[in-house]
Amino acid sequence: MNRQVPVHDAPSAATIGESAYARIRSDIVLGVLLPGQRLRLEKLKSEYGASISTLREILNRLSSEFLVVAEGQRGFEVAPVSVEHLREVSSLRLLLESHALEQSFAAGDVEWEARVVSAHHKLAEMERRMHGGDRSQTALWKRYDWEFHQTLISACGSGVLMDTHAAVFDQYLRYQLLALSFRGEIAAEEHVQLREAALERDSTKARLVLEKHIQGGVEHAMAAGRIG
Amino acid sequence: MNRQVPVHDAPSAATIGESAYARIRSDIVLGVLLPGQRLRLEKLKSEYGASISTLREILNRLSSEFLVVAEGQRGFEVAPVSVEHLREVSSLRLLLESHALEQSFAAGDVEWEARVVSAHHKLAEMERRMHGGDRSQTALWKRYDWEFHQTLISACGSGVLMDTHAAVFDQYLRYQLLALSFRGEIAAEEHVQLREAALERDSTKARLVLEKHIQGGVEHAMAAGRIG
DNA sequence: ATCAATAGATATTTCGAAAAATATATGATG
DNA sequence: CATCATATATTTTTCGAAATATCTATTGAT
Repeated sequence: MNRQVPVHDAPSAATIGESAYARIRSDIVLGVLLPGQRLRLEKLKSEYGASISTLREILNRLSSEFLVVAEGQRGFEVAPVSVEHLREVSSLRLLLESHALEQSFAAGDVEWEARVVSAHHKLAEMERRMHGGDRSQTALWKRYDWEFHQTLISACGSGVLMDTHAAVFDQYLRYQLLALSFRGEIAAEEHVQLREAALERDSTKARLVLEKHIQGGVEHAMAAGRIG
Repeated sequence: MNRQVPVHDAPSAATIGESAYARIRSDIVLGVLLPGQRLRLEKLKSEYGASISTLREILNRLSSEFLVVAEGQRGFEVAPVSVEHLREVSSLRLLLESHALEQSFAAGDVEWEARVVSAHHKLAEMERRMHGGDRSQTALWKRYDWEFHQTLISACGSGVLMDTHAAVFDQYLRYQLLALSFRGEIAAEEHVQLREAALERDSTKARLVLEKHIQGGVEHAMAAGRIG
């Protein structure tokens, strides 16, 4: 299968196209390339060191992932953001993730439990450091956040569901990083509750925590402004 | 927004790239290009009359839509199919569509009701003809099928949800067309029930009908073979 | 002063060919 | 006879430039 390569993956890649793809995608999700910004081919060429044709392949790919929009023959630009869109993305993430959680809780074995505990350990460690004021590794923190949530649903038994969730998650993540909101303590506590719910196989509790988790992120992102 | 262009849209397009994209996508979903089939650039070039670079843009786009897989530097091929994958796609369609149905039922106004009745009228008319033995316009039939389901959820209030549903729906549709299964009478009756549920705003009933509708399609596709 | 039309500049789309990688065929060796 | 190495042939990937379209600035008319 052609599992999508998310922001969170290693930057180095075999082909030059893959590498540039990963970097551009990452720059969009991390907010280096701002919403609505026009993506001029020549500029990208000097910036990412890939030819026009290669860049067009990349931008076409990203437009299918809704991270870039391609209007007619007027080139490409970074997908815009809006409060409305954030609400839709969050709502869909909640639907997909809570469903996947339920399936995963029902099917997960001890191996899965071990992965959950392990992923949470790495995330919690990072959250401690972030809380200590070290804001330098935001990207890595978000990567652990993604890995934790991905691990929680990893026993759901559907690759299609996980791929779809990953795409929506990255859209959500983009808003979080645009707002640069570190809701450290609150999110960390909710992560602990999710880990506990997983071990107790209590999907009702997990769903409630997740709803608060996502809704909290939305409100924080909106409060930080620069989205409307 | 960059709403995806589904199979069901008009074939003609402004740019040559768009036109070739629509045709290739259509050929994959309709089963003209078979699962696993290698997509050699030179052959596609003579077949669809677009240059290598343009074709690569198209194939990259389709790979993000999971209709094509791109392995390393060994080129592209049509995404494979499997019973397992069909199950996952169907399950996800049910999740997304029944949720969207519920939202749509709660929010739809008279304008929406009118669109539902209208879309169902066109679909039912086509189903009558198909039942009469006219198997020539399968693509058009499937287009009306898509439009009916899309209309039902069109008041759900989330473009993101509708886009995601459209992508999953096309995956599901691909299996239906590969199996070339015309479950005419049964599907037609279920479509009537869905229309009724919409006007009654009974989302529980709609969800049950939809579940039977999708599950029936899955079984029919599997019974027709050539998927495993 | 505002608007329309035209000409020039800029950007995007498309193409064919060079460069790189993979697959196939040939032949030598144990 | 099988196996490995080498050479040949395809195929994919990448590139720079020609063709096409869009945007901008200037000029002329109402």
